[in-house]
Amino acid sequence: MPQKPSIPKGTRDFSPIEVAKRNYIINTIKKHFEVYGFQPIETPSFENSDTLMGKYGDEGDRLIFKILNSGDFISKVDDVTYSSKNSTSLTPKISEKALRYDLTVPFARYVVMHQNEIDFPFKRYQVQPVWRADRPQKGRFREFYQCDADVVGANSLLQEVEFVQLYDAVFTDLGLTGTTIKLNNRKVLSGIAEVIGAKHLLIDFTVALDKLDKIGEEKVKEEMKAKGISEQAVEKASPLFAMSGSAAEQLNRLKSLLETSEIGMQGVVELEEIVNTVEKIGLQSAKLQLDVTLARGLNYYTGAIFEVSAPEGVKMGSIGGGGRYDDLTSIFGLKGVSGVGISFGLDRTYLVLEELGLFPETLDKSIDVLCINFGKAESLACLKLVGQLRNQGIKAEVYPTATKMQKQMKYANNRNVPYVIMIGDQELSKREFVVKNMVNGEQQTYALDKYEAFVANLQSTK
RNA sequence: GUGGUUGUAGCUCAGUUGGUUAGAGCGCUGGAUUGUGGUUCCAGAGGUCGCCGGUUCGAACCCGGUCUUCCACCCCA
Repeated sequence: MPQKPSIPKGTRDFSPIEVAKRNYIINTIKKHFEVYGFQPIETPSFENSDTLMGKYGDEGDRLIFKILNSGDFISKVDDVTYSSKNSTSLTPKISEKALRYDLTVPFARYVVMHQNEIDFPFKRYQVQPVWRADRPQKGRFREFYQCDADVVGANSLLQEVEFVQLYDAVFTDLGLTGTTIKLNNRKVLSGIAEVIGAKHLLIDFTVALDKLDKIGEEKVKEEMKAKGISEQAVEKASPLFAMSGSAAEQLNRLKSLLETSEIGMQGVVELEEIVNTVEKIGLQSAKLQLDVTLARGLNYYTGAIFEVSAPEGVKMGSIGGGGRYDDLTSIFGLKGVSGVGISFGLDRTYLVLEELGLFPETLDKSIDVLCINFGKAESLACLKLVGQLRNQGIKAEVYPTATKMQKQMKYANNRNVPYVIMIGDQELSKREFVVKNMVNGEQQTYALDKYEAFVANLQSTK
């Protein structure tokens, strides 16, 4: 009895059309990465556990896929640990490697290991799969691709401005207009926490604040109080809940709120510079929006925080995110190297483009020309012609067997082939071939030694 | 990790209080049409009803477990 095959939860097969669409997105992103001067690197799909563990918080550690040691790993565990039935103490004894959880931490590791070969500032991009032992839901998988671009060794806020432009360039090129690039700064959040006297509860404070647009002001306040933030502190922070208006207005309000906080004011100055510079340069289709409630990835961001949301009306979480992390490489022993980067969520962008019907129609065309097979002598002529077409960069193939023409035509139709070439015995004796346009049904005859005329016609319609 | 939800033909889905041989549309195969697809007509093939167990004379249907799907939470791309 053969077993019924299946794939693990949260993973997917990609069929030709899906790969074509994914490649379309990836190639667009890569094109812009390169135009902006980023260079590609790749890192292993799995790292040593201690490279990853502890870098994403407790929640992150839980979501890291651990790889079991090879060999008779269980016999090497001491009896006390073994019988304790405690995963936290047992795991490091039986697992020394883990699947990559994101691309940023491996990149930091890469920078530290290769610091002597790197010319700073170093701009790298990386498009590889990452894995999370999460429970899947819409737009969330256990295996998915991240498309990251980061700069290390540059403190200038021009980098942040460049990333805003890069987001705008990619999404505009994909036809995804109306995206919103949300901008915040960790220093502003720190400043607020300081001013309201909840400095030690910064993470709890910001995690709650981040949910404002989702659960509303009252629930956010409830959550803050539940986390131990005092009533007065929450009250003091209430101007944040009504932050609206232009960036300039919001910045003014922040300035008065944060005047006693040095770090907070520093954040405001940074935000102001980024916003002003972007305003002067202008964006093609994205909106840049200040959002003081934006607080993702706080475990390592220290300055700017970015998040891109899909155009209004599309029910999807963020389709990109990033920020500045001044000290990321210091966990691996390299201090004083600042980094800033962004990530594109491939899978979510795919879902959004699909929902809005923004994929180019040409993507599901696998070949340009199919030759009908009428028999041995005829297919030989086809093969020769197809070879000449292929040399011109035309995707062409000969149907492999001389089955009924109806079947071959149907195959061409199902594969969305725009042109079908026929060389039967009549054509063969006259040294010519017939081209059928599958869209309008028109047929045209060319001499076999004048195939360039067909190529020229084909290329002029592209 | 918590709570809920889904699973029937290749695909999308019906299936009555638990009762004989589980249906439809699309797709597929053959024919109408021996050198012309996408339209039409005719015929046909295709099912361990997710899996394991239980209740029952009898289970696609009820119960338990398990896997999977999707959704919400936690968190996050």
